[in-house]
Amino acid sequence: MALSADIKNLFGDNSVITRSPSLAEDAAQTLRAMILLEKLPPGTALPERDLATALGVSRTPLREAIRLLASEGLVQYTAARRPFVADPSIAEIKNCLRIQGALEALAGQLACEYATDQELEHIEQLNKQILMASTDGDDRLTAFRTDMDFHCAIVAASGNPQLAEVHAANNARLWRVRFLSSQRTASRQSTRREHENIVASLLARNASQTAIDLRQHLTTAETNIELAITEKKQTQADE
Amino acid sequence: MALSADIKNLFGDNSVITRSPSLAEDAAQTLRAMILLEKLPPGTALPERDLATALGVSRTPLREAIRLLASEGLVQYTAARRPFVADPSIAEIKNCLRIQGALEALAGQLACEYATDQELEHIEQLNKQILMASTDGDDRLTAFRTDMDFHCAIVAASGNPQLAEVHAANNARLWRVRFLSSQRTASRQSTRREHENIVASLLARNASQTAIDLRQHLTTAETNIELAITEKKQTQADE
DNA sequence: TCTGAAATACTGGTATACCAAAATATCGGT
DNA sequence: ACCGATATTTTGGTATACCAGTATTTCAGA
Repeated sequence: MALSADIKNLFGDNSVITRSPSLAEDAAQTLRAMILLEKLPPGTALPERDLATALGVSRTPLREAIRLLASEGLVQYTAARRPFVADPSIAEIKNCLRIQGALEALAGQLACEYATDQELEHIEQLNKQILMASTDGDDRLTAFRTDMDFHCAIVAASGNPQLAEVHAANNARLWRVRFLSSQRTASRQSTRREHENIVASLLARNASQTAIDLRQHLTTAETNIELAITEKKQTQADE
Repeated sequence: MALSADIKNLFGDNSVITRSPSLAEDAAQTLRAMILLEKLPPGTALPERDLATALGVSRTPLREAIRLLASEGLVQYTAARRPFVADPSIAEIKNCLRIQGALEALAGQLACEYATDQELEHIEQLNKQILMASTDGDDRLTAFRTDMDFHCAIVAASGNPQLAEVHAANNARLWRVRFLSSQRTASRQSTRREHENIVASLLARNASQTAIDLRQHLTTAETNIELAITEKKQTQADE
């Protein structure tokens, strides 16, 4: 097998009882990680046979894995039904961020009403972890993952599992560019300030202010991500 | 084949160039219609082999169709991975409606800013069609479909295709109960009033008011749907 | 009659073979 | 050297066979 085992655990192992996953889910997880880490860059063709042999499974589960990633928006199809790694335009990314803004604002409002004190405390703790991790810059992936957890924790605290699902699905499309953005120093600084506001509003259980803070945060993310993308393109053009 | 051909066209044929769909998409469309019209009631087991022979395809595309419906939330899996028609609780339905509220409110705001005059006019026209159709009560399915089109048109007018996708996906879960609710006279009356408000706010391009109106409309839908469900359960219990 | 364990049937998961359409390569004519 | 038509290869779509769990039935024992 070409891939190290831990690439599949990029997002942490949340399954309490580890029911052995099907080969399809397994392959999907591997491919997802490869796409998000740009081992399979945007635009890459994903021929079923080659991937199947590369991952050591047959076409059937591999095909299912690709369909799964397509439903998450990480994979798209050509007119001739050939799958390839999605390459969203900046406009599409902004569209998704607008959606996330609305979803997280709703989640924040609901969390102010329904979250337990423990949940709010957990959110506060995650934010502190982000602050500490970003001070020493050796493992940014951990800090980034904690940032994602922070947002997911807010959504989870809304007490609306369906909202959490939709949010997670939409977030998958944004993971890659968010990771990119998280490596900008300027992005991390604005993020830090805004996280403080969000936590404060949540702890005060001020629903309308939490919604405003989260919307603002996502708007800032729009700017940061756009800058990160243009900076990256600039770097690539210079080579 | 057990099914009439037109059951597959429940949602209208929006594809301009009719690229012949795969058997999987075909089967998915058929199953979707059967679920929404309760020919396959909530909780029904969906054994791959039986369905495949019933629809005249092999397991491979049928299986893919089921996975597709599962990603839409119309199908769920038991712990032993057996698929069955989803049977959402009232709480889950309310959760989805909250999400729709946030999404449509966002869409309304964006539509006020970005929609063309033609798009707004189209929305106004759809609303008039609903009013006319609901006067003569012979074809409620048409009126209901127009109602769905009305909401989709608002989302489409937002100029955010990704938002339209997420909205459509989330709407699939609600279709069945919304159809149920649309058959209540009281529901239709409150809907009628609120639609007027929405159209007025949209035509005035008053973003914040449009958002308020749409949120209100979805809140009302919550109440109406809950009433429709409890009334239906009452009727069933009386038998 | 009831219980529980063994036998049976059934189900989803997987591998594989084959097909038609699409993409690519080949090659003859200009 | 370029172009277009034809031959070849590659691709996704589909059908099918087989396997390992899971559910169901059967039936012996109390």
